[in-house]
Amino acid sequence: MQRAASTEAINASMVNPKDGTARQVPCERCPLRKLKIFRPFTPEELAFVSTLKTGELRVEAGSMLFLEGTSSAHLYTVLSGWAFRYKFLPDGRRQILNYCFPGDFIGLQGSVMNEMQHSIEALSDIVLCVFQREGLWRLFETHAGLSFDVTWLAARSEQILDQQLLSVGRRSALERCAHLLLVLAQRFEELAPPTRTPGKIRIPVTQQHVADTLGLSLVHTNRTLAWLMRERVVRWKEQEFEILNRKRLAELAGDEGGEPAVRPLL
Amino acid sequence: MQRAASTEAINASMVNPKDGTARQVPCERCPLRKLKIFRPFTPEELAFVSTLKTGELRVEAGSMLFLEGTSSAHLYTVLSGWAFRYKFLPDGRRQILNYCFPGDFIGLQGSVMNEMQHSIEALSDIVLCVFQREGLWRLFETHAGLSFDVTWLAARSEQILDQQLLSVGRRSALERCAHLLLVLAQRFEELAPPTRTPGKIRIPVTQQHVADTLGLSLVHTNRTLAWLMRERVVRWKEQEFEILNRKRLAELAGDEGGEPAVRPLL
DNA sequence: CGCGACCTTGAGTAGGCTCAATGCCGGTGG
DNA sequence: CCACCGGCATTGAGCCTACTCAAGGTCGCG
Repeated sequence: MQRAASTEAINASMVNPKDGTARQVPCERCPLRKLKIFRPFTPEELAFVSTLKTGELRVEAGSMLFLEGTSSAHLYTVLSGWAFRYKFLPDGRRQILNYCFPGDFIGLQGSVMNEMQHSIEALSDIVLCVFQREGLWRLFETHAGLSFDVTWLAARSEQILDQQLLSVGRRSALERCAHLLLVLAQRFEELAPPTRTPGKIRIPVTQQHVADTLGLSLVHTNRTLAWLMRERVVRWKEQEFEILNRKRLAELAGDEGGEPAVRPLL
Repeated sequence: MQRAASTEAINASMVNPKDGTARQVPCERCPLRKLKIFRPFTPEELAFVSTLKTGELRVEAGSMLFLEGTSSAHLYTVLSGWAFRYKFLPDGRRQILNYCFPGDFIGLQGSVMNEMQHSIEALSDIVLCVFQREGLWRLFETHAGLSFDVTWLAARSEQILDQQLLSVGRRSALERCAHLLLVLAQRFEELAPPTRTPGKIRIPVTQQHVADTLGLSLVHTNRTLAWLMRERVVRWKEQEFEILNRKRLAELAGDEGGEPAVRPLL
């Protein structure tokens, strides 16, 4: 799944370079839209959103979608795959800010402000739905409801950051790990076809990613996960994991995490 | 300045309970608007924003503006004074998420989502400009530019959180302290009358606040600040501080912090 | 077969924590 | 007028969580 983990140059290709309007998946038949965590759109909204989409972008695991300090002419919605947002310190220490799941809207900061203050890297091969920055203007000018949705999404990602900050600032290593696994699992399961029973969480994160998310060292992260595995709370293998005892994990995290909110999908 | 630091019940009174439209400071003559960090509004925008404002709210230092888990019918803009946003863990550990300065728009999360996931407490006596939640809808329906501004503000607070998360996750105690003081000073000075030379920063934060912001213990925060004072980098007295050697502080923080962005004021 | 990415484990260290006590100051009530 | 109290800052001592350095193991791939 994950190929090259090292940071490499931006390596991404437009799927349909010759035809701005053609695309693989028309919004109306977007598979994500069937999921019940996404609020239903009116036909009119759907038609409008459809006009915003200018193509798809496929990016390989390990390559960068955005680089801190640059500005971007594009906005994306993740169609499939995972990515993560992060920042660096001058000496190379890295902090992962959050993870981008299918349905997540990315690049708003870069479109709304002048430049990105963070980078984004693909965790797996990923397919993005591309909007022009200019389209965001059109959206604000013609669709109050969708504008509100955009703001809603921004508020939601702020909430997620709040949670994360609480975790990193005030929880112990064990609590942090438990909390992160729980949150990742929850977000993963929101997107799973409703039929399957909760099982393996296939997100290609390495323990280094976990460490950089939680503000811990790799070694200590490993030991903490090892403890969770010895206690049969989770299983971790090959960059994916499985929750064996969710109740216990939630106790350790000291917080169940709340219900997922129905959200818009742009 | 700060009276009661203990957490007390919500204690706030509407200034003009009998007359929804009357108010102390009409937006057109809002003193904050003269500052050059706030983008100039068109007369029309100003007139509209003016119709949103339904009054002012004065809150005493130490009392809560919002309580986690509740929902709020109001949005506020800080007119004067300071507050901070924070979250608790069940056992009482507290993490301060960010500080609210004059001109900051607060309560968006609570208005846009169903309920607040954080609390806000006044750091000093504070005056807020009150908007009804419903006014936000009107804004989105009639003013695309202002809607965009709201989104812009949301993106900005996300940026600030990103910074903070990087700090708490990956910086040492000394770096964190230096960084926080720098950021607070910068934000403070943006709001100072342009004449005054950079001097004392009068924000009534205790070392406990600093500790809870940075994810450190009170004792260690004290020792770290003591080190900065011994080195004559900053001075700290009575819940206010002064930067004596900004260059050194920036080196210690490992990041200058960038230019403040011109922003909208609602 | 060798290499690179990832996970694991041991050993020693240190940065930051807890517990505890003290000092300072302003406000309040006897 | 003074004693007392509460909030805040400060300092010492000892401990422990999490870090660093260092090896070694596994697996997949060219």
